[in-house]
Formats: sequence, C-alpha cells, structure tokens
Amino acid sequence: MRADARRNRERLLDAAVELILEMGGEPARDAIANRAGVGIGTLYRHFPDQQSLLHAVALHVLDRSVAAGESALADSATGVEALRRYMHLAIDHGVGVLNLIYPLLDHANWPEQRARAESLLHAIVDRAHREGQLRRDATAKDIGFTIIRACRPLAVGLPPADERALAHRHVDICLDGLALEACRPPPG
Amino acid sequence: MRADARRNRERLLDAAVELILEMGGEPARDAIANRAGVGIGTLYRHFPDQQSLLHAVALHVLDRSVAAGESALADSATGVEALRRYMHLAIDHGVGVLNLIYPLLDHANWPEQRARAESLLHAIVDRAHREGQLRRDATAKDIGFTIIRACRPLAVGLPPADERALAHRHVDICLDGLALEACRPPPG
DNA sequence: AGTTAAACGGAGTACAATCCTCCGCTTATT
DNA sequence: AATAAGCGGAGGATTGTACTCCGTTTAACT
Repeated sequence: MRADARRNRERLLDAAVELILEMGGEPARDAIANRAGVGIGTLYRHFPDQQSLLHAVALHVLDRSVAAGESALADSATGVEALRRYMHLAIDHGVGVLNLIYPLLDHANWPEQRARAESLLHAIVDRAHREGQLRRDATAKDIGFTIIRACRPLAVGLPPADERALAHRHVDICLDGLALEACRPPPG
Repeated sequence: MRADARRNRERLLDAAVELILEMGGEPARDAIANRAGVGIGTLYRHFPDQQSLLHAVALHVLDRSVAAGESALADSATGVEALRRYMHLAIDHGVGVLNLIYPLLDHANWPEQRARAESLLHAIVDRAHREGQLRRDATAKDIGFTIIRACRPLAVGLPPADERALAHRHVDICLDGLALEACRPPPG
C-alpha cells in the first residue's frame, strides 16, 4: 500500500469520526472527503459503500482506545489514575462514535475487539473499586456514558482546541463526582 | 386561539426540541410534524418559515427553564439544592437546544429573556458559592455546559424514559464533582 | 342541534442535496 | 525514466426536502 494512500485513509477516518460526533448520524460523503482534504473519488476507492466505511470507523476508534487503555492500566500507580488516563485518551480518539453508528451497522461483527474493550473497562473499574477509590454505586456504564457525553462537541462553531479542553474538564469533573476522596482539598 | 391549535403548537415545539437534540441541527420539517402527530400543513400554518420556528423553539425552552429556575431558587433551603433542582428542570425542558440552534438564527433578539436567564444562573451559582458549597473553580459556565451535555440523547433508539433517567444521573454525578461536601458518606 | 369560521391533513410538484461513476492527470516507487 | 497505483472532481442519476393547496374536520358559540 502506497504511503499517500495510507495517509489519506487515516485522514478520511479521522474526518468521519469528527463529523459523526458533530452530526450525530450519517454525515454526507462529500463533507467527509472535504474535511479530510481529499477528493470524493478517493473516499469511494477506500470505502466502496457505507457499511465498509462505518465498519472501518468503528474498528479505528475501538482499536486505538483499547490499546491506549491497556497501557494506561499497566503504567498507572492507582486505579483512579488509570481510569482518568483511559477516559482522556478515549475522548481524544473519539470512541463516542461507537454508540452513534451502532444502530446503522448491518452486522456489528468484531466480537474479539468488543470483548477486549469490555474486559479492559471492567478491569480498570474493578481495580479502582478494590482500592476503595470509587463510590460504591459507580459502574462501568457510568464511565462509558460519561465518555460518550464528553466526546460530543457542545456547539458547532467552537474552535476544536476549545472543544477538547472543555471535554477534558468535563471528564475531570465527573471523575471527581464518582471518586471517593474524603476531605479532599478544594481544587480551585 | 382555538384549543386544538394551541395544543398542536405545543406539540410541534416539543417535537422540534426532541429532534434538534437528537440530530444536532435542523431536522426535516416532515419529521417534526410526524413526531408531533400532526400534518405537515399544520406545521406551516403555525410557523411559516424556518426562522419563526427556531425563534419559537428558543423562547419555548428559555421561558420554561427560567420560570422553573426562579421558583427553584426561591423555594430551596440551600444554594446547591437550588442548583440541583434547576439543572434537573432545565434538562426536562430541553434548554440544550439553545446552543444548537443559536448559530442558525438570523438575529437572536430576545435580550430580555437572555438577561433574565443569565442573571438567574449567576444568582444560583453565587449563592452556592457564598454558602461555601461549591468548589472554588466551579463556574456558571461549567453548569451550563453540563446541562447541555446532559440534554443530548446518548444514542437514538434508547427508550425516552431511559434517556431521561441517564441524563438525571449524569447531572447528579457532575454536581457531586462540583460540590464541596467534605467527608460525605458513599452514596451507594 | 345548527352554524360558521378556524383549523386540520396530506397528496403533489418544484427544488435541492446527495450518491456514485468514470477517466484524464499526478505521484510514489523501482 | 518507467509504470502502476492513486488522485481529483465534473456530471448524470437518485433520493430527500420544502412548501402549497384545497376538500374535510372540529371547536366555539347561539
């Protein structure tokens, strides 16, 4: 595979992730190609139909997030630290698209990746619980939903850098709400 | 104004709010009429063009949220309680649409309502701060963004009742993160 | 109950956005 | 320098959306 082809493929996937998060559904193909800075023909060469594009997008974000999360779990001193790092990385990679495209997929067939992602999240949450750092009622679902919410842009038009900063701040706030740090000093 | 006309107008506005939150932009007119359970002609009679519809939607959510918030502020024993009640009510009314339609409006001309909404939010946040119940770095913007995030449905297809429950849980988690309750017992 | 004017529904046409193919040009690789 | 893989984007086909119009229904009032 030629180098420019690989580069364009990545750009297309990243653009698709951004647009799906903004629009909340199937964005127009031309819009994806435009945002990626490539011609429409290039999009169709890489992804001949809707399903292959959505499938590739799903695997794209899933693989990158899981990889990031696994190393976060391995390298962190505490459970909540691993959780915090995982959430921030997952947002940067845009895992939030998974929820949005799931109902559009004909057959979501990546049992292996799915299992890996679920067991990763549970491993992190369980560890934090075992170390007594999380509220009892905090579940893996809470984490997942928080990530999904943080992924979506607040309003189209805000500079991407600002959006990212707000997303990260939001995750930190939620984690503070889910964590269990008695008598922590006021952060401000 | 005939009773059925008033009822249909309300239904149309509610449907528009739901759809805007789901789609994140301008939903198709037919979709709004369908969801409201009225004919497309009825929509055009009430709102002859895009702008009048968007304008009405904005005022609809703004007025209801501000009214709810003002009574919450008056009736609550503490600042955070007022804040909590306001946030939950605002979500139920769908204030989150404001951010989404703002860039679509030709001229957003409701200075009075806008001022009332801003001063309300600041009044609530200030009171909570004065009573020492909020993190120092918690701002009115944090509250606003949290409400906006909670308003958006996580995934199209989930039953509305579940969506609402998740939204409310999310707000509670965020508030726990923003509040300052030293040594609070684990809620679970 | 009868009257009436306001309100309703939805088929249908005009318009706009989107999809996707095709082929001449460009560029990475050897 | 050769060449095959990759690129861009104009353009025709298709789908979706906007908006009108008019026969039917219904709330309001006597």
